[in-house]
Amino acid sequence: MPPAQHKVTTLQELADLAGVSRATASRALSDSTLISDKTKSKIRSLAQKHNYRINERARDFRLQRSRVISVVFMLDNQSQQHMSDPFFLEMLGGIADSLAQHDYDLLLAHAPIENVEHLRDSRVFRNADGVIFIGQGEQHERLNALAAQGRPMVIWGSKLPDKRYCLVGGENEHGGYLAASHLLKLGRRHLAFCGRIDIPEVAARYRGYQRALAEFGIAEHADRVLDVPFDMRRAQAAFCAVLERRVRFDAAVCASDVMALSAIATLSEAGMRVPEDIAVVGYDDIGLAAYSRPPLTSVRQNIRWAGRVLVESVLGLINGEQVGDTSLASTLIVRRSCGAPPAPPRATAS
Amino acid sequence: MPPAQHKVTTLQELADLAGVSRATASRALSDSTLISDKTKSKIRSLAQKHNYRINERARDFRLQRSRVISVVFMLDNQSQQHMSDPFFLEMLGGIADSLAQHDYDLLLAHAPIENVEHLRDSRVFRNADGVIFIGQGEQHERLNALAAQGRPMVIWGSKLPDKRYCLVGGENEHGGYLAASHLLKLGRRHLAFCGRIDIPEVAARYRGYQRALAEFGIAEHADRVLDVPFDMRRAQAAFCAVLERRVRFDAAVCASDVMALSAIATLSEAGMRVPEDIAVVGYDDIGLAAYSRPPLTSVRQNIRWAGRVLVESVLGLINGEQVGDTSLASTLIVRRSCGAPPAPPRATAS
DNA sequence: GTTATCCTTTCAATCGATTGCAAACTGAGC
DNA sequence: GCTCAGTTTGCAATCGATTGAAAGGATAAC
Repeated sequence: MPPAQHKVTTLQELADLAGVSRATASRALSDSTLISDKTKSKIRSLAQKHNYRINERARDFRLQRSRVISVVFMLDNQSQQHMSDPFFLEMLGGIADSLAQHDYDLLLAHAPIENVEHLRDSRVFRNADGVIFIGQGEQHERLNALAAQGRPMVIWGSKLPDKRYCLVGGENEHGGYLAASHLLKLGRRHLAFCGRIDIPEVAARYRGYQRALAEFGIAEHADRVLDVPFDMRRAQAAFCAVLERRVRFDAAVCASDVMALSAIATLSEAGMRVPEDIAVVGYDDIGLAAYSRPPLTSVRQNIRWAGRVLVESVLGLINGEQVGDTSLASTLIVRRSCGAPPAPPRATAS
Repeated sequence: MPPAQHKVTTLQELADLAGVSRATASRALSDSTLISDKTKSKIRSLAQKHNYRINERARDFRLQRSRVISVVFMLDNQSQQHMSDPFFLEMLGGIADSLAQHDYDLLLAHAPIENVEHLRDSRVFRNADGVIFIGQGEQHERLNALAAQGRPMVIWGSKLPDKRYCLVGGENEHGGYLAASHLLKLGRRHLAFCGRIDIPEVAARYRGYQRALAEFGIAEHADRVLDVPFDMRRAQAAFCAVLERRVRFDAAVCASDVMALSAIATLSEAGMRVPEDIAVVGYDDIGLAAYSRPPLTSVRQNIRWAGRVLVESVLGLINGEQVGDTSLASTLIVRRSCGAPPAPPRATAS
């Protein structure tokens, strides 16, 4: 007998081949106790021989599930370029790995920030067993409404007072505090903050920043708060504007590394020295942070781990478990952009 | 009558409500000519009123399609970090947008570079109407085998002699030529190339690089070719090694911006000045390239457009059309990292 | 009134699996 | 040989749609 003749594609064909019913074949493959070992092994070996693979879509349809998780990225309605931050790629990688481990597929979607609600009846929700949102945007209420529908969903973001959805996030307040207090400890006294405060995560970082200032007994200056979304070009424009208005500052805390790198470039271009004249701290510790000139000091969140937690949370919800919120640690990675001493000599060739 | 009572979820329920059969309801919604206008509008308005939405999974199952396209990223088996390049995020964004426009969903997968073939029976293929591969890796033969199966698939990469799959790619040879000849025109004579030549795209860039050298009558030096995958850390290590071996060079062409940025950082760290001592050119023109110090000269490919072409190609294949290969233009973006004059004054605040 | 014709609508099979329940088989005990 | 319990297998409904073929109904011509 040839090793694999006419390809067996359906359970019925396999059953016919084995001389049993479709039901028996199905049970044999799913290792049901109802089936005798003899029949089981016969069907199994036949399946193997004819290279039969179950049609997962049919099964999932029957079982009313999809083994798909949607991942929704919020787009900023102005820049439309939100996703260009390497942070997202790392997050996505973490989520993808973790989903693969659990044998789930990843459906990628991005929603305009102003209108999450229309997702409710969209494929993003209907074709997936659960949904992960990256970022709350300015959608807090709408996300609450979506969650009220009872579909399993988890959100990466920051805790808000009347939140009714499952949340995973970094220690944003603490991170903001770390960044600011580090600069203060180094003797800086005129700090600026760069980020869009409307975004809950950024707001939390800003609160930490304020707390640090307060601890050092330093008053805030409203004109040192730069309201900028996660966007290189607009960060650049904002720093240009601040320089032009001759606002005095000697340090900047940025809500993302991409903004911080843009800031460093802009400040250098304008003749400032970093960190001598102005020290800069970023957020996320993206891979490139270590390779900027000067190397960027940044608040690190373990993004890949975050992806894993997001996945486990949404799978927990799917399985009907009680799933609480999770907060992931943030640590400050000190590099030269804030005036720290140069790094130790680097590894040489292998 | 209340505006929306008990939720209507299936076609049968809608049909019952309208007093017609399921078949009629189905045809009414799909605007079949078999159905009278009267019935059609009755059913339509009923559907509207009760907020009925078709179950797309059931329909797709019946129609033996999925309206899903899988996007497969090749992982480097050593670094496992291939995806951390912002290039991929931009590509992904372009593909996602384009798929959304065509009402297709995007399934994200990444395959270990050494084993594409096991995808054949995996959900990546079976749950999708088509597949887009980003990069050929070192899988040329296996990709040929996969394509022979007849499933619609398109690959982003570089043309290889006995290729039997549909390909979309940049003008890699030309790009490499642009980068190298620009440096040569500026008077550099000791060029280095950094990238993994095993990867077809990089190989093509290298050929362009060689052609430029030849045109200028300059001999190649084997020890100025750095065999490095798309990875910051290993690019760093490679440049450290070259410096240590005191290889003489005054310019470097890198196969990606991420490598170029890493190179600039490493060279500066070692006391070299960029571009005075060593000029650097990257590839891809990622967003951060313009914001590095010095701003990075790079070969730009229109990645978002590439995403669109990939999508149109695979959808063409799905529809049974003849789809040819596509090549997208590459242009050199000159910035200071190669010794070009400083950029014109930047835009100030809005 | 009958028949042919055309326009609508319904019937029922189908996609490829899972599963409750009924039926058949097996072997033991009497 | 018969009954009963326990084990194994099969029948048929089901998930929610689509669609070819058959049936039903209206209209017009004779």
